[in-house]
Amino acid sequence: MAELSIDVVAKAAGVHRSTVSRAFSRPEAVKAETREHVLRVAEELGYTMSPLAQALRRKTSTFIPLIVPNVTNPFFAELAETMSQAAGDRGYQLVLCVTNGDTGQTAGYLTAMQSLYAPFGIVAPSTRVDIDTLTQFDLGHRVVVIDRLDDHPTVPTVTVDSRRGIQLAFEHLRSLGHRRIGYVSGISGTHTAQDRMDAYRDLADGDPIVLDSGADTEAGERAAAQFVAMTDRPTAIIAANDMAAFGVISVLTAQGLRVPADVSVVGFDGLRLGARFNPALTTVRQPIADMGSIAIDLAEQKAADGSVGHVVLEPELLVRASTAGPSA
Amino acid sequence: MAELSIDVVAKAAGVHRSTVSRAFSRPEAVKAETREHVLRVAEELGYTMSPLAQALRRKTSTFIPLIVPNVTNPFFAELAETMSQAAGDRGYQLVLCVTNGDTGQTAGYLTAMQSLYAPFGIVAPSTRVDIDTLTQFDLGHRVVVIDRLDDHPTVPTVTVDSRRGIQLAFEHLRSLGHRRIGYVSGISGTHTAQDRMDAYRDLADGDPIVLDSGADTEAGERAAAQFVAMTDRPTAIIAANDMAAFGVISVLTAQGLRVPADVSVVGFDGLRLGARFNPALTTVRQPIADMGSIAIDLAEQKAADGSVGHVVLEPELLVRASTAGPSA
DNA sequence: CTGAAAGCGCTTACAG
DNA sequence: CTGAAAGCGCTTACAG
Repeated sequence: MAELSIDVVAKAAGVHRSTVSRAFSRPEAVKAETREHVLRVAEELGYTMSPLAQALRRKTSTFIPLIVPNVTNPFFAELAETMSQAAGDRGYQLVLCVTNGDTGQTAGYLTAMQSLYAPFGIVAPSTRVDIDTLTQFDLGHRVVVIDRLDDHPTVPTVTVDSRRGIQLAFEHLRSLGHRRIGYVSGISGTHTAQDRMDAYRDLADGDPIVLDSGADTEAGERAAAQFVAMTDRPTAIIAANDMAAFGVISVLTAQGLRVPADVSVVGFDGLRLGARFNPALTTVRQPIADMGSIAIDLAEQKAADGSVGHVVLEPELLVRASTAGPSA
Repeated sequence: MAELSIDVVAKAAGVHRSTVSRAFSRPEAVKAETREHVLRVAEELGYTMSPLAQALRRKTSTFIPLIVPNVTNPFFAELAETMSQAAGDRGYQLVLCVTNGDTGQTAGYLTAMQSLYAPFGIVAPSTRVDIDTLTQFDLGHRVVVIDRLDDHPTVPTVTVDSRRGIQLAFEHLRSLGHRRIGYVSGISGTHTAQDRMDAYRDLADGDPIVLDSGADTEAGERAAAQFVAMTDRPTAIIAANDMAAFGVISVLTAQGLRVPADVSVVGFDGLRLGARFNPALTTVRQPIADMGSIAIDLAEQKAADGSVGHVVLEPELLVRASTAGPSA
């Protein structure tokens, strides 16, 4: 079980250590026959290379940091989960870095992961990413961001088409007969959040009803309170994300309003949780799993040939039970 | 920014490499004056030791795997989040290992983390942990489990008192006037889940109404369907965990039943999400943050003196809006 | 195609 | 208390 090192295998196979190394790391560089023999011996011994030693020598490791503000927001949780999968499949280990939106923490993680020779990192921001902050760190130059970020020239990005998503929600509501449609932006101050808000404003042509533009967890709750206090209420609400939608519905209902009988609500994210909300949430689904693996692809691509990709994914409308035609 | 190694610092400070090493790793072993000088020089240079190199030499690293079935269940998400905090505070890096309940994956993570010289690991099981499986791996002997596990002689554990939690829920419901109280066990087949179920059965003295004892995500939904089909329905339901409670409420409501007017529902977990459910969920809170840091403490303790701790935490009742007196 | 050597950045007996 | 040496487990020019 123990003391299994490259030299042990080399001896057992009757070759030099460097040949064993090549058999594993650069198989083409060794004669097929030799390679197979070495690999077989290694296998029999139950030997695998030490990622630590490899990282130290190569100055590049397989640790990849996923930097997120938190992981209790199911959006980030789903992201973390699918990325952990995708990372594992590709031979990386996902190191979870939770920042609580604190830039200092982000900096700490960046330097820590740097000294771990992380080949690149993934950041899903909770606020507008300050590229200048990121790029103070070496690793900051090898990061892919899950947010729009305007086709940044050096930072690859993955996002879903926010504008399209809001449009989907809007059209769904219009087709149901809604004319006054409110909006609640919640939780984040990312570029993506901005895009969604802008898209809403454009669609609302001249008559936007923005219920709360706060950027924290409680936005949904506050928006609902505002809504209740209004005299000329909208008949439907689009929430910038599912968590905000949950909050809105929760307090709306507590105030005696019925969803969707009195107000329709559509979310944005497509969290699995939405399916078991009460009522099941109509929402714009983001392909979160795809975002995760694409993020890794982009990072590898940039490392390979320097190309900076910007992928924009298509959202999809999930019609469930929180929307209906306007009452009377 | 680059090429900063222990030798660079040694030269700059005019001492030998081993003195620099000691200044950082065994400060008592070096004269105060020397130490301060070395540390100051290092600081000025912006030097920190390479965790990778240290791990390789010491044969122990600061990577600690958190092995969970998933992270989209908010219970595990909250656990991961608080553990990531706790780990970071203590100089560890949390490596997220999502198993999807697959034993093969667990095994893979165990060996991978082993070769990373992980000093120990934390596992939060989704099913009864098979200790024999764990202990096939070296790392499996240095794991702490978040589940009851009967005061295992070699595996430290943290749990909350399940029996007490169910009792809290039960008493709350009784005090509200409920006499027929149903139960839905959901999601997991852990020892903890078993304890909760047993506790319920004991309290229900002779008249347990178990709605669904399935172990998957949909238990809540199925339980609700069963409930609706019953002729002599309970007036209240205890769910073995919050996710199941969400499911129950969601479909109960979709079927036209009102919570809590027609049925009271209490969950178990105390997820933050419950506060913004509709209605806000009455639930038994587990001190998840405490569980995370205690798990690390137990692991360190065992490493230090071999002692195997078993900590049982007290749950707490969180009364919110999903419970009320029985109707008429 | 394979081997011998140097070295990645540290730690830890062992002397002194 | 400090230094010199060996070595953790690898990789990678460099010869041959």
